[in-house]
Amino acid sequence: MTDQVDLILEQWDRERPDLDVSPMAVVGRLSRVARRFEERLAHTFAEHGLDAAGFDVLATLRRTGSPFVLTPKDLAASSMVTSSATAQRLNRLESQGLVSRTPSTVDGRGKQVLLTDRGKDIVDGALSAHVQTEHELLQGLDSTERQILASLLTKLDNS
Amino acid sequence: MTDQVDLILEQWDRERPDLDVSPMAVVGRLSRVARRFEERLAHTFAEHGLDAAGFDVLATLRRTGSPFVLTPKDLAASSMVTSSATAQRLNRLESQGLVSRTPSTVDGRGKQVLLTDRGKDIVDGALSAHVQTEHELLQGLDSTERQILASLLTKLDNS
DNA sequence: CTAAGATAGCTCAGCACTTAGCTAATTGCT
DNA sequence: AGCAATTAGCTAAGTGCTGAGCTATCTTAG
Repeated sequence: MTDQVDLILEQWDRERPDLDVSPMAVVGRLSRVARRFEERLAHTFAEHGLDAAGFDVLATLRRTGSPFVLTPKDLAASSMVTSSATAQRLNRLESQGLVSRTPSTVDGRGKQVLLTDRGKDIVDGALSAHVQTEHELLQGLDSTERQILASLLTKLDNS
Repeated sequence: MTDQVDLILEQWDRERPDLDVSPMAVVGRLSRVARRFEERLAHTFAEHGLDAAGFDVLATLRRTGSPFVLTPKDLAASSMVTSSATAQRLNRLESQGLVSRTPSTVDGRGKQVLLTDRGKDIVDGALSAHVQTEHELLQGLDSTERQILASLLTKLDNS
């Protein structure tokens, strides 16, 4: 079984035999798979009127539990994007009526971001579909393989 | 060892016990790791005056071997971006003198994209650093683990 | 041989991100 | 208490992508 990445490795071995390009076997495939997954997940979000960025914010609020409130800082920290991107995400979501921003009661600089009822309904609906899509994406692996993969990725994430 | 993704899984189990969110253990970590890798690789590219998009194009040309020529269509196919994005990448690289575009001799619609000498020098230099960075990114895994990971990702990519 | 459809490459508008830089409020140091 | 440094949140400008839509050329069916 020869895939796209194998071909790339062969090309490099021919052109740059001085380099050990073996890490590409992992990094290249990781990047490819992540990208394909993103596209697939984006499609599911779109069916619920969302994009990945919006879902990310709404889901983060949703899973904190009632009363579904976080600060923009919390949201930025959990989303791996800048605080600036978070502010713009919140602008969009607020204009759609899915979140609301109110001043913090304890810190004059801070805001509280609240998931609205409509936001909760939408994210709850999208979530079921999202989990289903993720399940389909992993169809090719059995339960043991998934555990091994998760474990290896965890190791990579913490090193 | 409890990481960020484990905490997310616990939150969902508490808030949405009706859903089996276990796929997130894989998909979430895959996405996180891919994103972290991208940032790290971007830093290496920047040290050589490139970004990931530019390196992608130059490296694709470089590894095809002499005379380092491909069509925009070939480049788009191997890069997982649209032909529109490819055209814009080529505009940037051409204005930097790293590639040149000439009409195809066999197809009046087609173009030939050639890696210039300067482009070849730059990508050859960047490549060594890039491979070194990838090696460092995988430091946390031994050789066997890398093979297993590559194999599992290949399975995912072809399903 | 010609007209319809497909293909290669491109530009333009729109979008979500980043970085830089801003305001306002809080914290910490003396 | 008072001033410097830090922190929270935001806007503005710039960047690279996608999707729509264009032109020019090639291919194919009648």
